Amino acid sequence: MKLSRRSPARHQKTTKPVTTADPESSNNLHAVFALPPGRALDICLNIQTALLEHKLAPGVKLSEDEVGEIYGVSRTVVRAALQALAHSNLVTIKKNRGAFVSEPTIREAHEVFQARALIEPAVARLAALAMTDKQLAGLKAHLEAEHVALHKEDMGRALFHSGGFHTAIAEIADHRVFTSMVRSLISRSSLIIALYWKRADTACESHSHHALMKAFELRDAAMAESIQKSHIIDLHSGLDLREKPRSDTSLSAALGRTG
Amino acid sequence: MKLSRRSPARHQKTTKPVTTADPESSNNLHAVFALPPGRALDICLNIQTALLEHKLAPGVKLSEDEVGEIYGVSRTVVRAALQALAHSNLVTIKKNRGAFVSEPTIREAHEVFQARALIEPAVARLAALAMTDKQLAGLKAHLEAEHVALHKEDMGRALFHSGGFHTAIAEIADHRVFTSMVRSLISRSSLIIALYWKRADTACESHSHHALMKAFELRDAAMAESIQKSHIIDLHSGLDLREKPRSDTSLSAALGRTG
DNA sequence: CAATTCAAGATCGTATACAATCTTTGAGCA
DNA sequence: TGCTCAAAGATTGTATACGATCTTGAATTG
Repeated sequence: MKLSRRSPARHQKTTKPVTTADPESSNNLHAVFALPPGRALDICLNIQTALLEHKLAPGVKLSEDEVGEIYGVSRTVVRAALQALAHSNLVTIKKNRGAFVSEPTIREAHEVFQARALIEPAVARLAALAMTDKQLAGLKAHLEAEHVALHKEDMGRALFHSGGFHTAIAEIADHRVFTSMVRSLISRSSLIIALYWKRADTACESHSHHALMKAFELRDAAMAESIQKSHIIDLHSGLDLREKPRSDTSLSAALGRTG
Repeated sequence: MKLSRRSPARHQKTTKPVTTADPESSNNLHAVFALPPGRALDICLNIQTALLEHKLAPGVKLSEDEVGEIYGVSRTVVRAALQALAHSNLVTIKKNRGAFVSEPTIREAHEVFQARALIEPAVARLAALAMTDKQLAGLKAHLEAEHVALHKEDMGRALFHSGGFHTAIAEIADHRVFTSMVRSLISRSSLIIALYWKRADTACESHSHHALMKAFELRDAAMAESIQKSHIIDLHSGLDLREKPRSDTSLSAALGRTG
């Protein structure tokens, strides 16, 4: 399997590489990528979903040829998709080296959660003021989906729905600038969690989400803001962000001439 | 001058199209565009600078051939640059139509300044805590450059330096996530101001900036935060964001069959 | 045997060709 | 005259070719 240059299988979609999301959750991940609708956008969303579900680990190389073959498109399209993902900091492009799933640093992890702690409470406040009954039901659906995934021990999917819950709040706030920021931060959070999550208990099944729902039901903006702020800080504290030898470093240390 | 397909003047830089910024200000506009260093990034930065200086008006079409000819590169490179700009919301790409300098809506204008009112005060607080004497001097330089430009009635350049002042504060705060957000918001603000600025007095020569400097000199975080918040709100109020017939609409109305 | 060099292979960067789509314009017709 | 519609022109969308750069691994040399 070492063909010198894979032929991009002209116009023939080969295999759907990663699971496409459920209807109630795949509806609107878009709006972060400023691409005209088309194959490049599809690839972006597909890869983003894979990242949110932890099906693609930080550091994995995304070769243009390989991705192109998977989706049955040429490198031209793949490059557009990868560059869009790079703009959202989900992928890092190294000159003449290729694209890799980003590996957020500890510093970046802190910054992302500091940003979330500033923005998401404000967004929750807006959402509480704008919330309709239908939207409330939609939020509840996200939590239930998360619960079901957790019960099936499908952590990736649970995390995906947890992110969907946060994103949905931003959408309800109906503020596109904030929504775009929140979406971006949550995607990056998924990578951060993949690298640094330490807690034994699962991602977000904390009662914070349910407490937030309560605030939304009451249309209590101040309460929603306050709970969301605590929640984000709690998430931040659930990360193990101490400086320590990274896996590859420890590997070289472990294999050092001690034996 | 209607060649059916312009030849991209292989490897021959023709003309530098827009002024490249002054040394003290052009240093670091980057870090918003996730492109590997290269020609595409250069084009991005050049166009961004032109936008910040109001040398390129909202709505102007950025034809791939045209831009490619100007910079002496092929459409491949231009497309990467335009897509990067599109991701920052500075350019809007319409499928099969091309790229245009974005024309922010009134709603977008409100949202951008709401976001700035949330984020920049927090950033100012961080900056006040981290400020060194050298950085303080750097900030002062921005204000002086703005003042000089205003004296020469070069509004575009004044606005550029005003934005540079805000960006520099974010850099001093040394928070990459916030810095990237602020940079993006300020770029969009420049387009918004181009469309909606109403005040007779100039952009930011308000004493707000000098008051901010005072707070920074005192390392008074709370004061810096408070002043910055007022300043952003003041800028927001300097826009004319009432719904009204847009130029083209009023044109068709004016040319209607009224005799 | 270890370190170094260099060539072959793999991958990315960019230009170009062609296809798809949109816009414009002018002929045909009422 | 004014409208419809089609064909030509212009522009973007995508595939592919080729050069540039990096990685890898084997041969060479100390």
